[in-house]
Amino acid sequence: MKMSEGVEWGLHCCLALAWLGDDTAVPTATLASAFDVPPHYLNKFLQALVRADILASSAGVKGGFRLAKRPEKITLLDVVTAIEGPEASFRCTEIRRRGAGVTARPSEFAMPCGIAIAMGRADAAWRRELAAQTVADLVKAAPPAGAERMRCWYAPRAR
Amino acid sequence: MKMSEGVEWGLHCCLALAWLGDDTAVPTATLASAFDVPPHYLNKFLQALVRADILASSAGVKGGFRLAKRPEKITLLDVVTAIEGPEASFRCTEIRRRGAGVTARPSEFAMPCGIAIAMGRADAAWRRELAAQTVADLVKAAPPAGAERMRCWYAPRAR
DNA sequence: GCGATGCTACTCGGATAAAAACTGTCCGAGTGGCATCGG
DNA sequence: CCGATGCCACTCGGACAGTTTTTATCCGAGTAGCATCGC
Repeated sequence: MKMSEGVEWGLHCCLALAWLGDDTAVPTATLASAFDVPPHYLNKFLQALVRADILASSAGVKGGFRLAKRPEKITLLDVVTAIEGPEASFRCTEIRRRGAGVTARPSEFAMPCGIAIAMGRADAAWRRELAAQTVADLVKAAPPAGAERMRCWYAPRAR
Repeated sequence: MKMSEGVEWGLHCCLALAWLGDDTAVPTATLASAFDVPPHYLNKFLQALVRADILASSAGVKGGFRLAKRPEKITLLDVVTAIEGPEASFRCTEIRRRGAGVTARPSEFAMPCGIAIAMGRADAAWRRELAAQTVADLVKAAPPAGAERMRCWYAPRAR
């Protein structure tokens, strides 16, 4: 059960875009060099964030990505869901119904599988915690030096 | 981020063993036929549960698996950790330090990455919820008919 | 001088290969029960 | 009849392929800015 690296990349990109402000579009190559990750692969995840309406993309010579909404409106759950997909990590395949021990007794299986309920409870707690934090919270928690450095580094690259 | 099927299988096996009682050892083949899963593959996960001291195995002609401790002492987190491994799903690779924008400023990175903290908080909530439930709770939540059916099905196979 | 127009360089976007992890399968080492044999 | 002993079938345990998901890469469609040309 390993989460994709794209989640970490996507969150860092969102934080960087929040630092740089709403009016600057940053292309994939610039973000990739900022974190030293494969540009074309990073692009894949940025596309997923655009599809989820977290980022907005613009084409052309001064194009790139920017946040599609205010940082307070982007939860960590939004980013994770956009990249990892909406399904829960645990998926009940109803093995209790298969197998030799079952003799067609539908009433017993009217109520959902207790194991699935228990795992779903943990998954809900996980999502609740993720939904409680936004990109704006990341901005507040991070040291101001990071934002300053990112701006100073980006400035000469913007034209 | 998909969890292994082995978690579901392992939990159902623990529940079945709790139903059958402490004094009967159930071999892999029997458990596999109860859920219609590949026997040799299921064995792999049962071995992991033995290594984690959740199940106890006995060899020989009447051997098999049984619970290594009382159901109240086995949390869902124990089972998940035994099969999925102890690592968190999100792993911070510190990409903030790599990349062209960094100019060797160790003081800024003395404090841990805020994104890792946020994700770790969600992971902790998930584990807390899993640790709060035991196999004994599964037994109580499940309908009694299930236990009865399992016992009736297993009885003629025991010698 | 001013506006329209064509071009060019740059961007995103999705389709295409390599790698890793998960899934599934197999056979060997070891052990406990059971029948046999001896007393 | 009772106990010791050897055998054998059955078990777990770890090592070996197949398949799906993840990772990484590439090239094409489209667009915005800019220089050029005409008025």
